[in-house]
Amino acid sequence: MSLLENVLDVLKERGYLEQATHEDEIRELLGKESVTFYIGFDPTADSLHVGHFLQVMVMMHMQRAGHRPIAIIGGGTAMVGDPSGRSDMRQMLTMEQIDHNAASFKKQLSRFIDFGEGKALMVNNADWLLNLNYIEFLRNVGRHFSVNRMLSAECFKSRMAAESGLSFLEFNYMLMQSYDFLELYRRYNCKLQFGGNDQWSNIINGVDLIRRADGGSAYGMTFKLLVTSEGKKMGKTQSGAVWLDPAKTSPYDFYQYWRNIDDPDVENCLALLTFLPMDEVRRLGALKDQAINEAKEVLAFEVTKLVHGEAEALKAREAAQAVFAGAGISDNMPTTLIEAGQLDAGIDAATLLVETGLCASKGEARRLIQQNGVTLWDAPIQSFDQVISSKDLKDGSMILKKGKKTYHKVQAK
RNA sequence: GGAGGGAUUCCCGAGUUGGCCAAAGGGGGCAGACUGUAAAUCUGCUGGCACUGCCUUCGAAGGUUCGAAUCCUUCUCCCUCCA
Repeated sequence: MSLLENVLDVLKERGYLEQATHEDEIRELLGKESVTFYIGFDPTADSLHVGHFLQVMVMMHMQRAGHRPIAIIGGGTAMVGDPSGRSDMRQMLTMEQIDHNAASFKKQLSRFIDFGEGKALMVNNADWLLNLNYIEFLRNVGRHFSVNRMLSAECFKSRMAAESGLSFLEFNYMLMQSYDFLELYRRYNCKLQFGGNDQWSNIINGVDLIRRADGGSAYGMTFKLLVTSEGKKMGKTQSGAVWLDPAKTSPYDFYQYWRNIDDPDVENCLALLTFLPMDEVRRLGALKDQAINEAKEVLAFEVTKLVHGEAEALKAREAAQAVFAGAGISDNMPTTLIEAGQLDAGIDAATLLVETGLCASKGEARRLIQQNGVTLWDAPIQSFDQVISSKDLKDGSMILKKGKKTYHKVQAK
């Protein structure tokens, strides 16, 4: 545990903090003992995404400061579905999906958090939620909740106003999550719950429940959601979320996502998503105009390194630099292998673009070519039926470029 | 359970006196110009294909018609009011 600095102040300085139930008490607590805290992850997809990663960063900071994280996989709560921050009801997941997703989460979290002897815990709230007895639960937990108060919570208010309404199922989510906190408090002396700011009402209700049911002291804090300077949710691309699973978002694409971040967001991302010292973060964030590209490269490299490891980060950086700096060929850039025979015979450009995944359809390829959006070795492809063959290979590869930023290598197989 | 209203292309949302509807407009996305692998701005594109044509799409299935997103029937789901 750092004697010089309280983790709370570290988290605050780096810009994670949004709200806290009792800031001073939490600081005191974190300063004097190793505190068990928890963050929940609802397994609604089969991979964590960068939004989750922000939470994971907090856990890592905490663990480094000597505290004990509990990662809750919301196998039970996912059965209900969190209405917070949602304009409509979540799609219901089957048990099998949830189990599958929970297993993936577990694997990914283990990369970031040390779950070795007593250093951290991972539990699935399905373990206690699924076996609850309805009447018993209502009598023990339900009686501590005032519907009047619940309805005034922001997360319900918006849904009450929306025409899609709020189902009774979702209305219970808050009780489930509050009960989780109580359960962890009892089992592991967990006194602190963290979450994204959209979790605020769920968290304070858990804190209240512990006080009412057991007379215990527990606290909660929420962290900023990853948003751009314009307030849009970050980590979303046209093709969906930016995933931590390399099979869903390749390390190269992951690197490029951060490399292309908006100028005003660079400093914030460096502080939140890397462990670089704040002096360095501020120096990089202060860079102007072209110079800020240096900061973006550092950001992309550091985040990729944390998520995919140094080897993958080096590869991604090498590929990006080769491609953007000198239009060179890199072993690590996105590549498609085409049958040698097919290449020898020649393929029309539109088909090749579809084969490489650069375009979703031939129509799209056709339009793109008409708009001068595709180049082969930096020469615009003239027409969609231009034949591309092994004659265009140089040293066994050719470089296609879609737009200004998407490079793709084609090789014969 | 009763009475009304609705379901449109990635999203929002026009269109419902039947043809001029692959379907307005906006958002998003992609591309071009300008740049710094940034933002902003301007321009073009934005269902598929064998692309001056054909095919599949307007909740689902049938029907009327030369012709239906538009009319009729049944079904599914959603919303509002009443209980």
